[in-house]
Amino acid sequence: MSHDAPTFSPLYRQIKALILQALEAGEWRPGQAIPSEQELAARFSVSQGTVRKAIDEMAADNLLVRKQGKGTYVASHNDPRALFRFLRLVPMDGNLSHPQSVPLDCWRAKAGQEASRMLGIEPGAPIIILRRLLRFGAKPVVIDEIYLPGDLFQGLNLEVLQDWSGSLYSLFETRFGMRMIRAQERIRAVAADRSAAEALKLAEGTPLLSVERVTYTYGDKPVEWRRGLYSTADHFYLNELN
Amino acid sequence: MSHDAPTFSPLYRQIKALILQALEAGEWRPGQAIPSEQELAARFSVSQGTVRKAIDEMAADNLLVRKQGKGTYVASHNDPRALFRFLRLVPMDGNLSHPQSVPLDCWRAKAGQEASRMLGIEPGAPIIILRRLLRFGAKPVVIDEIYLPGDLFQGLNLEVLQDWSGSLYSLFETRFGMRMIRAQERIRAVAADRSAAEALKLAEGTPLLSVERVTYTYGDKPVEWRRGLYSTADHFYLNELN
DNA sequence: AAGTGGTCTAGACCACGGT
DNA sequence: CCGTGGTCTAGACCACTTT
Repeated sequence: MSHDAPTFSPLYRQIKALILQALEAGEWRPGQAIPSEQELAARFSVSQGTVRKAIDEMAADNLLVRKQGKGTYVASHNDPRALFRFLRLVPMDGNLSHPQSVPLDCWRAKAGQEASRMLGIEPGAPIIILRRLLRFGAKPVVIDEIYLPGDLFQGLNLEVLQDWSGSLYSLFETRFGMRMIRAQERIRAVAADRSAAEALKLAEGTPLLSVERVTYTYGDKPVEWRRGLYSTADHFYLNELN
Repeated sequence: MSHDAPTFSPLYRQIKALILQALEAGEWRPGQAIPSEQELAARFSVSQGTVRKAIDEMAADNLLVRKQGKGTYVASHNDPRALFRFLRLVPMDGNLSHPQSVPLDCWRAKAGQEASRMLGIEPGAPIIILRRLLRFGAKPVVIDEIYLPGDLFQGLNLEVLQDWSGSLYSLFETRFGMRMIRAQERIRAVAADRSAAEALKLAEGTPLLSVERVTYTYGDKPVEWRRGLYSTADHFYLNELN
């Protein structure tokens, strides 16, 4: 009588782990092509079909992007298609203008109870706190407060943020080598406090979406905790259930 | 010089379409096993691998469920695991008790502007409107107003609802042959009006999540439109971003 | 023409569930 | 023991992109 955990791991998953390892080690950079399936098959001494199945899963995980006739590429947040992967906010009138990120503040602090729990770091460890506004056209729609582990984002400050024209995750990836892989959002309805009401130019007490997000990088390591307050007067949060 | 649409369709997708067709025609009922891969391969005169790829996609679409050593089954909302596929509400304290559905009202009406647009039916066509409360333990947490095409749910009334112990979609599937395949939710924050406040036992004006859902059956046909008001005092809407 | 990913096949063997 | 889905392989050919 044994309580063995299922110890069997198919070959293609082992290959997947190896490719993941290489990815994590930075052997190929975001946006670049990885070796062809044939090359990888030779490198790992397995058939092309086995490599293919490994890559299939990684493509489904949004870690790789297949392009027929060209090759397989490391997914990147610089890709404009990646923008709305994490931002599920859509204008009610259908006009989908690109949002504009406006950094407001950025300062250093020590992790409190909640931040340390969410980020999996010691209480008192250095963190960076960042406040920013998201505009769709002229309208302020989201006010975000973002908490980052200080050690992983050395040198991040307001000036760096203001100089960057792309998305935040694009910046994190390019400047700090931080790849955001997946996230979990907890959504609630709250009343706008004074500060949020001012930032979003709404009456105090207006109902807002409170979206708390924990974002993970390789190995399910949490590297960002943020709380966004969304004005849903002209936008809504869109979720597909499959 | 041609502007041909991509007309190429791989064999496994054609097989997928054929299986889907059989599924839609009710050749195999929800919860039942479909024929083995070998049998289907013989039936369609293709290799097992091609059938496998078709089934793989349908399993990813939550239309089929694979069970190693046993067979492949038609997905069913009677399966308890299917319950939280569409209900993304989670208690804040982690105690996940099963929600209890309490039907309040059920009446017949004619489709107005909005219902006709959402359900893809003629304005004035018969619809059924259904109000129900969702409880977690003793607490009322969600108040739903549900709009259904009248022709597809002949015989649905308050008594039928009260006699049913399972989920709504389970009832729809079992009693009306309606399989809910996918849904789209639009989430906003609103203030509780008098009626919602009463039902949820909250103060008027309390911020609530407004969750509008359109649910589709085979062929992307919309068959349900509902609006839920979620109290997020003790629960939150959980969304995984991959 | 050459190289990439995408499809299709056929056969062997493994893991799992029921008899 | 058998039947099911799951893995792995090897080879052929197709579709797409670039040279």
